[in-house]
Amino acid sequence: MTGKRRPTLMDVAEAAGVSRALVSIVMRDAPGASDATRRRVQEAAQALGYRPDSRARLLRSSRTRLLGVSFSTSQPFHAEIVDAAYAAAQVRGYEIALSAVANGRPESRAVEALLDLGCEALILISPTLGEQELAGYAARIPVVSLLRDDAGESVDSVSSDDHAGIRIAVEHLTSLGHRRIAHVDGGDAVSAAQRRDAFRQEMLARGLEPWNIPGGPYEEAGMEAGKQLRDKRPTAVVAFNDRCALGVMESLRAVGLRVPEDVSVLGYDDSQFARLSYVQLSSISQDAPLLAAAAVERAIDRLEGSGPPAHLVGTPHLVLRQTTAPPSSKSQPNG
Amino acid sequence: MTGKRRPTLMDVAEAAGVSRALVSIVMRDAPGASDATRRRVQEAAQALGYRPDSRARLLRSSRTRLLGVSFSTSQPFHAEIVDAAYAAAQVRGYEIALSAVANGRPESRAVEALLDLGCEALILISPTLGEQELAGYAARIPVVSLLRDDAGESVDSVSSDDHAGIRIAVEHLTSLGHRRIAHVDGGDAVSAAQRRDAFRQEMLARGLEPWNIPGGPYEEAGMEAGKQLRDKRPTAVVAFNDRCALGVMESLRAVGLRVPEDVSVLGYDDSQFARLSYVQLSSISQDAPLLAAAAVERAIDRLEGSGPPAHLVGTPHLVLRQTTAPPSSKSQPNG
DNA sequence: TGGATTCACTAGAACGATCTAGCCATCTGA
DNA sequence: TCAGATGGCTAGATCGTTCTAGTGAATCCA
Repeated sequence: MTGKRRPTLMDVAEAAGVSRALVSIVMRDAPGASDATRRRVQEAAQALGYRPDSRARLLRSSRTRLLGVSFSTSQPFHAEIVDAAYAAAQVRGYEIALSAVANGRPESRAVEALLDLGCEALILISPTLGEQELAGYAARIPVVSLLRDDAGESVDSVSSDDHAGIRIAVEHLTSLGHRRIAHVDGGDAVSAAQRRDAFRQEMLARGLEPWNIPGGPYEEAGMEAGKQLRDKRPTAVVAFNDRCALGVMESLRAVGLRVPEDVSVLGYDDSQFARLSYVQLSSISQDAPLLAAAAVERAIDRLEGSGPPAHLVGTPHLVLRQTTAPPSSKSQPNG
Repeated sequence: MTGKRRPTLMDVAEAAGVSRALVSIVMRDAPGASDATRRRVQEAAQALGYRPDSRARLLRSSRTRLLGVSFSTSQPFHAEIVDAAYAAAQVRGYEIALSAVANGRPESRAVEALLDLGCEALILISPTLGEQELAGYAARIPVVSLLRDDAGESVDSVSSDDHAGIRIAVEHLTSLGHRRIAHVDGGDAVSAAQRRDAFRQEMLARGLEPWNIPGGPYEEAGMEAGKQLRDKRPTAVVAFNDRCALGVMESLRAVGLRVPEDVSVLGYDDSQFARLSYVQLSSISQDAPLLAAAAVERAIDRLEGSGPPAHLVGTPHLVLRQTTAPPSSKSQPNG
């Protein structure tokens, strides 16, 4: 069924009339072989259809050049990050081993699978593990926490500056002329408190009243919060994230309010939801791919021997689409 | 920084005062050790925090009990399947190695990474590789094509019965009383032709006129197609998939038509989009998790020596939500 | 010219597991 | 009592690589 077994270094060596070690040298592009032999070995390998066995390779070499990335199957968002991580790793000549956090497969399982594979460093996307456990892993190999900055001192972190994101949001809306701006917050979701506080500070700094409405990270919470906006109407809303913003918009639409003519709505994350052609939600982008690349860089830097854990913070930016506009004159009660 | 190196079999053996081989036996739960020693070895392993090195283990043993799964980072849908695959593999005592198809990382790369890891079988989600290439891999190890049934005779396939899905859709709508039903098709997307043909047949079989509108797999196509529904109005629409359905709905909504009061809309895939709380799209579910489990089963059965490649076909089912209802009397011109 | 250096290459020992063959008791049965 | 089975255990080979320590020849430099 399986045909004959896959060719090994030994087979190539025999075919090319050299030693195993030399074939290894050639395959790794390591110095120590003449151009002529190099060519001969390459040809033999090609002819036999030789592919190095990564298990054996990883086993033997102290350096595996393997980065472990854990992600959650329930966060479509994570897929984009994985994508970017592959690209970044490739540039530096590293490989990536994936392990998913799934139903009935807790994060600890995912991480341990990566360790068993011989990863040299771990990149955990929005890890939910306790600081203790993370520190435990970090004692063995470098660990980078991505999109979570309070994972403790023992691990590196790469995250996004929530305060700056909210500042950009408020700045954008005020520069359009909005003054009655509400924030539908994320309840007790990760980063929600930071964004809530930032909103408060940024509004006060501009002499505006910080108007916070309890919400949550999904559409339901946004819709619920949206109901409170019908009586005392703001001219603009900053939502905790895109899905929350969708809920808010749906709720406004239900009572005949138009976006952005009557109310501007700004999301957060620049997720696929914001990009939907019929949504076109203006949003604050954390630039996840950029952060992913930074996390990979950070992990590799740690491996190749730069100092203690560091905490990188990326700056978000505004992605302008169709849901924010200057306030209409009629919805502006007084100057 | 990295503390001391991880413990090996040898370390455990010394600690327990036995041979490496015996520790191996105990760790694998293989016969050949007394209960007393078994306990002693387990304790020593525990104390040292020993975890078997999967690289070494995989290298040596002919059986790796490793299934390779390739998925695409751009298909949020695939994540659900991965999730289900993990669960199914665990039940049969297999592990799963993931490899993503990402930007700048073609499917062939993903597959080869899995082969290098020593996977015993491959499960490819909606593979886009040519029949030739698939056959090439299939000559080496069992390959299961998931969600694609025309991958050739050399590979196993587990897919969903598109005709049955469309039959269920048409059945559902006609049983509600609809007779003027349109199908917004998927253009040249995978499975689009099958569903288009099935729609035609099912409508004809019921003495109804098969009304097909060219569409596509994303919102844009749905919106475009929706415009054609404004003049000659159907009472119900079967969309190629959920995203297409969302576009159709958006387009209807733009001209003041309500769903489902004026027009019923039925999606396909039962994706996360259909489940959004403010969408509540009725949809045909392919039951991806079930299919994933079937694919895992199939791969393992092949490995453990059942005959030639087989082609399994799952039956989809209806997930009823809020976008389908009986036609309103006024939108029903004549009996 | 002759010692040092460089270059192309090789033999053999790792890496950390599993597997095969075999050893030494103890048990069985005639 | 002794050949044969059985159960518990071990030594050593092995998987396919990479790494270390060399070897022999050519080259360099004074």
